[in-house]
Amino acid sequence: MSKQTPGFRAATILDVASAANVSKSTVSLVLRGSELISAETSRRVRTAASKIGYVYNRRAAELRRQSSNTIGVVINDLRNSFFVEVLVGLERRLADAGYTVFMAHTNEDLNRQQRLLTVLREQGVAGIAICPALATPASLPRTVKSWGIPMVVMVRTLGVGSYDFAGSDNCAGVRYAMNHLIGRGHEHVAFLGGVTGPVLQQRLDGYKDALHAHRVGFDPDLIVTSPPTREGGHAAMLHLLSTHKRVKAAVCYNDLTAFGALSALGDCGLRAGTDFALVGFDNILDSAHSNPPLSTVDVKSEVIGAEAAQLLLARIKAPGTRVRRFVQAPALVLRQSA
Amino acid sequence: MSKQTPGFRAATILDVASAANVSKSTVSLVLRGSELISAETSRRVRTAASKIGYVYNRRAAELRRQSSNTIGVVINDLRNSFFVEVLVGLERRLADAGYTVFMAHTNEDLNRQQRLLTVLREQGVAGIAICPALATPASLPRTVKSWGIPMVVMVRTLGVGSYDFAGSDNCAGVRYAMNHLIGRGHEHVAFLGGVTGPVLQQRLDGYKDALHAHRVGFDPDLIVTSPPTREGGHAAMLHLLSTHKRVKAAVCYNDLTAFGALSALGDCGLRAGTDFALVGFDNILDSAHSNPPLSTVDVKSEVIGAEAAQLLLARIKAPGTRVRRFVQAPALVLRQSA
DNA sequence: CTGAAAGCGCTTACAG
DNA sequence: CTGAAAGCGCTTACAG
Repeated sequence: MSKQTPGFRAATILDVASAANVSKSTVSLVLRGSELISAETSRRVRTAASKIGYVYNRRAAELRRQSSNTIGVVINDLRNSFFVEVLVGLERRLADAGYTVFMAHTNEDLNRQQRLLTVLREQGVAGIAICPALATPASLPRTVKSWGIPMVVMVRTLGVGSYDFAGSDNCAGVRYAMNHLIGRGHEHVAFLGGVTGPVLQQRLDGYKDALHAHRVGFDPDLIVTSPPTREGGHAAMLHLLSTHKRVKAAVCYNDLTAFGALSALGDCGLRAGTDFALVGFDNILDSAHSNPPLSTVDVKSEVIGAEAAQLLLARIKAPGTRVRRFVQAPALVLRQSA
Repeated sequence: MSKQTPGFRAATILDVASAANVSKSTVSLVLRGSELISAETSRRVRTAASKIGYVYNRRAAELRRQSSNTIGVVINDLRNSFFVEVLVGLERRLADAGYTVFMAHTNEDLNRQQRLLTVLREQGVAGIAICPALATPASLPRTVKSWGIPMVVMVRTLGVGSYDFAGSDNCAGVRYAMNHLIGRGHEHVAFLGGVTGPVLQQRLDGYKDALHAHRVGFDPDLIVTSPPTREGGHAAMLHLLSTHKRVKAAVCYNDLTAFGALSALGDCGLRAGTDFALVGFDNILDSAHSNPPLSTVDVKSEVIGAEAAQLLLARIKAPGTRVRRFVQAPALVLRQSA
């Protein structure tokens, strides 16, 4: 799209070679840290390189070596801190392994995701880590595999196919939350937030499992769907409050939804923890300092990211090995909202 | 770092050429959308390409053309939604212009920022947009310019040098907040949060300007510094409450700090809006549904991002033109917290 | 340790 | 419209 500094020719290893009085192979070896070169020569080359302002041309090197050390991370929703936390865990591990990671944001847009994956492929990245956008076809892992690019899927499962995956046990998480709420004597517990997707399915399964275990009837009206955002949670809680005045407890699809619900409770002069029992899901950093602090299900987002990194690294190293699936066991953390 | 699919040789334009019975120049022209080629030939080439599973090798093309259409975005703190919103605004505009944007997260780590910039340089990106980490040297714009890479700085100024910049009028923003609070009869108004950096300086200047305009004395004890996070805001408010019982109003360094303060007020049985007047800064999406909804200074984060994109695009197109500076005028948005 | 040579997969004049 | 040729900046055997 844009030319680099017109009129200015960047220095190449050939320039370095002549400045240091060696051959260009020698320069290349020095740059790559080969042990075949004497310390003295190596030093001379490095000094010459920095003196003439040489910049390593990664494109050329990667083209020639048919390899890359960058990993592409595709994220569906950076506005939800949960995904940011996963990302941070992933990045750290990948950086420690010597990779540079570039991320791209799909914003839950499938077309955008498709374009990004194509660019990553053309770019020849060493691997891909993806939190798939909603409605991503289950065939994606197969497709990317056919491209010959190692990939790990995070957070949202993609059908039952065989692919490396790191996520959390959503079903168990909601069960823990429900057990707590029902144990506290709440006969009617609502489920707030979420619209679609595998994670919602799993969390709703946990909801129903818990009802069943406690021999409580399932009332579909107690499930109030909404976008998994603050705004959605706010609307969902308002709806619940106006339609089911006796219900005094809810578990939320995620912490964002719970924050919105907290806000709606406040609007109505109610406070979670005393007037209403509310449990979130994810345990994002924010949840420790909401008003009031949120009881929630900790899924250790950063651990999910770190484990995803491990899986990807392993896949890159040994493409043929068996697929693995990491499912983080969640834990209920009780604060003030329930 | 990792070889691509060992044993499998990817198709090149040469393979496409022979499959389509044309020369490789023709294939290249078709791929680049040249008008020199007949529709019929073009179609034949495309069919052949997809049939043999050809993948465009962007590295090779960019190496040869000495150009790139990817833009690197360096972000200091993705955990603060404000920066995510800036990013979203930036991305959209850049994508519309046909660029692909990859971002990298520094986490306020200067070394990491340095490494990332170096990789971006070696990668030969078409441009860089950066929200600099705290303590970034003021020489950075000069340095990057000497590399011949167009760059726009976002949000945090970097000294008085000459570089393209998009940010907001922090001083005016805090003045508006203070005018509102003082106008409501609050004689003592605290300033909560922030540790260092140009943005804090500018916001504190606004604080002092407002005091001065209203002939209110400046009391340094009313400035409670803290990390600009929820946790920091929580601690800052607790500190304020315990040391200055008469103070019933505060403006916060940013919305995150304000959220923490809201949480601390709740801990003490107080509610913003009735017991205490609290104003945030940024107007991130979250602030509309906090508990209670936050009065804050809207800086139109996405607009900042979009304008930054414009500046960068202009710089790429015309490297020699005069440097520009976009400063978003803020606006007070009143909700329930003050 | 060093030098000459080939080649990664493209694009770009240039001649037909 | 098409083909042959050169070259982007590296890395990698291979011979010395």
